[in-house]
Amino acid sequence: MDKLILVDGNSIAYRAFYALPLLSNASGVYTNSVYGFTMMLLKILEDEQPTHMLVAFDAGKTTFRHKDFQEYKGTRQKTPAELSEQFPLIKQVLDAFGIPYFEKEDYEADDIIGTLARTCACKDVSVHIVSGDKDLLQLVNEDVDLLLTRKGITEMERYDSRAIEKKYGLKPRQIIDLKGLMGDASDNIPGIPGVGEKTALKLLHLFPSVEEVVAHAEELPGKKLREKVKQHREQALLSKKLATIYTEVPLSLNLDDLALKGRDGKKVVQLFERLEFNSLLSRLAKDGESNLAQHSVERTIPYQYIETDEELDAWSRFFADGEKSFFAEVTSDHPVRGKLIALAVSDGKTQLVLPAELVRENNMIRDWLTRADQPKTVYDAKTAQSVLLGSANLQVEGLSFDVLLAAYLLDPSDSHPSLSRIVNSRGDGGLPSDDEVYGKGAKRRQLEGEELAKHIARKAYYIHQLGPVLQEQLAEARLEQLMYNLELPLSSILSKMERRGVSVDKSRLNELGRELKASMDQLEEEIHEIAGVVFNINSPKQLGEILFDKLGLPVIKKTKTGYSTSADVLEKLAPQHEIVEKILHYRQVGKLYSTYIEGLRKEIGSDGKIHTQFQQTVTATGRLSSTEPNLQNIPIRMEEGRRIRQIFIPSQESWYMLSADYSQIELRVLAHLSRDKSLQKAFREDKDIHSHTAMDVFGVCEEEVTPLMRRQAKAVNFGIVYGISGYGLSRGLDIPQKEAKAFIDRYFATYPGVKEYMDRIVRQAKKDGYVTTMLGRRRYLPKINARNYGERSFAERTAMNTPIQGTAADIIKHAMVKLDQHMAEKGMKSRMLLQVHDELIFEVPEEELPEMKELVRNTMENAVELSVPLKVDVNVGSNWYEAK
DNA sequence: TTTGTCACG
DNA sequence: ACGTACGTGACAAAG
Repeated sequence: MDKLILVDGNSIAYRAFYALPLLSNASGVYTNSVYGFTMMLLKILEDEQPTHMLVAFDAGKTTFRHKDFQEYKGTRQKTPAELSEQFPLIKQVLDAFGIPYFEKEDYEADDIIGTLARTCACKDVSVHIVSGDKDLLQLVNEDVDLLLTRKGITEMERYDSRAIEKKYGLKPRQIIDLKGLMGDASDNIPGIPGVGEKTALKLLHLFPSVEEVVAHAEELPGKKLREKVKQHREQALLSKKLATIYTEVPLSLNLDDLALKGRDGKKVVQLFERLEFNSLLSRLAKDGESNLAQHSVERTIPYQYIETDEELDAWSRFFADGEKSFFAEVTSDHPVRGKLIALAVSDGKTQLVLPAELVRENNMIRDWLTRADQPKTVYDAKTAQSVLLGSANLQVEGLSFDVLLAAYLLDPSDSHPSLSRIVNSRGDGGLPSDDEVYGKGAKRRQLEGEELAKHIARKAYYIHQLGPVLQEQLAEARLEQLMYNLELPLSSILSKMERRGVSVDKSRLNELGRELKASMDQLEEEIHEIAGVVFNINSPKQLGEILFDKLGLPVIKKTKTGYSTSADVLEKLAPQHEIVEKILHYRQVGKLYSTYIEGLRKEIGSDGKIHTQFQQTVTATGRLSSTEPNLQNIPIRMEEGRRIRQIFIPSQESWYMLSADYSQIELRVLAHLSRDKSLQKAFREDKDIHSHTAMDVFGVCEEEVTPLMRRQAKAVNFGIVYGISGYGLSRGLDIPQKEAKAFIDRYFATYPGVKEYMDRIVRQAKKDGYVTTMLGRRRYLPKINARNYGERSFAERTAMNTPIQGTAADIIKHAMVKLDQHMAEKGMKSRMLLQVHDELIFEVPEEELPEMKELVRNTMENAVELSVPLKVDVNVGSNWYEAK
């Protein structure tokens, strides 16, 4: 038996729009209604397993009903633009799923559904209607039922004749009589004034239809009611007519036209990528290993597998010239441990796949890879360089384009996109994801032979395809300088830094470890002693029970799952019980031990060094990040932790660690961007900026600034950089919100240019949908016009902060590129090792110290031209700790 | 895998 | 009345 689902498209779209927050993707396209609609479709397809389906939409503004009653739907507000722009997307989803949809001038979706329900329902076809509108109950009969959305979108309640009878005591066809009597405010159907659902039902239980009710008006109970019915009899009859779904729309559709064609996996994936329906994508991938793979996208890309020098010789013309792409398959993207497995090269037509051994030994391919005049497009230049250097001793040159860096520059909120994602969002979607190809989690395996060759050949092919597409998009977004003069050169520098690594003083590490362990054990014992019970101090749950249930300390803050035991809470409780201070100390020492002693120890390689990985495509602001291990968060604020820095030492005898950090770079950037005269003056005169702010904000002279005032001013300065709010500052300083607001007001009065800048940047963001840094780096803020206060405020603060944080990131990156050049030109032996956002760390032979100090300071201070000077502090020591 | 916590700029 | 400081990554516990 066939099963036909008729969906009231407008009703579901509205329902989804108002049920979900106003979501949007990175390019600012609203997607909440599409998302809800899609959820509903998936649910229906899965639960009902229909053979046929049709989604009906309203067409145009007026329908035949307006001829009878001009005010029909007159009170209805115009469809919000945020919703109407989503209808085309909903139709794209339907296309991708192979679901027919239909609309017809002069008729509403209801009428189309009604007509089809009447004509299609028979003993061989069951019909099910999906809507959020109760009116459609009138279409229910033995062969037709209605799935009415309950709360949300995917929860539905099934109404058949019996369910309607039970709920209203009415036959389905009497629903129109009900509406005729009571009217419908949302459609502006009048009904009989003063008659609501209760009275209407009472009347219909006496007489079965509007016609009967008005005919027997004299027999109705209650004088007032009789009068009202008599007075509004015409209106009631008209209302019934308006409420009646027209079931004789002339349609040229038959059941065959409504057959489900099955989804087009490629289209679905592409569309979901574009809409950023990530949860749905993974759901499809999960429940449809077969499902998605079957319909997949996958294009077969031809390739040649080349095993010997002789075979490769035949391709000398291929390598002679022209832009090509390559993809290096590696065992891991670790800068030192990663090994080359095979290489695929593409010129867009021909794909060659070469095993690692051939790459290591064949001169033609080596020459091509190392020639600066042979342009090469890659995905992830940094890894390609590291691995080819480590595995084949090849210094790759001529890297002309990186599709990963390009995708990141175009939208940095899409952190480290996979090649498959980029192909899905900016190409033809023909590349299956690595998870699909290699398997996920425990099932992951390394590919071999043909399978591997096929996959990396198509990767090389798609990298080649993407090159021009992304280049054009970069040009359009004015991101070319950033790409070619900053990120691409930087990727080579980062690759070198990662491969160099930082040397570790293992004996000092062990010494600190023993010390911390002893301290931890003792604190643990004391805490258990005081608590009178042995428990896991590291478990927030157990700790909460001890502190708040057993010891009865006051609960200051709660988390989703229970009591908060965070440091700011514990600090407030410290005076009340001696155990609290010990717990705080235990936490501190425990953190040092597990993250920095044990954690770092695990990362020491066979060369006695730690090789962090710098992520160049992760942060939304343009900063770098550091992983495995993170060397950008080595302790410094507390002396006890700061000593961890003693383990980082130069790699050679009689060399030194040199650290150079920008002083107040973000506030200087703010002075530049805001053009605030007062702030600029402070920096030109090289004032202590926090004291200076304290003087202005508290209205005192230099000698009168107390440490507390300076501390508070510092917090205000931080707040300004973060995109200030009274609430945020009050939490940062632990003062009432009112006082915090007063600080901010005084700050803005002192630095009016800053206030103007903040207003300007937020206005700009609302207009353009994105903000930019000094060098033009972009960040999209799709929620900047959100209706939800929290979301909007967050976007506004981000609009204020990103140009500042991002410009600072631009500046230090630029300094790194220049420094690398200068050091090479001067033939320095010194090496850049680490970058920590506003700081660069080098190892330097003793004889180069004077020159390096000068070179580093000069280059960093002059990396870009600002309206205020940049200031760099340089320090030298025998380890990172000493270079302070 | 998610949550709470805490290390950094 | 609303309700969060900006940007990261790692670890331990618990689901």
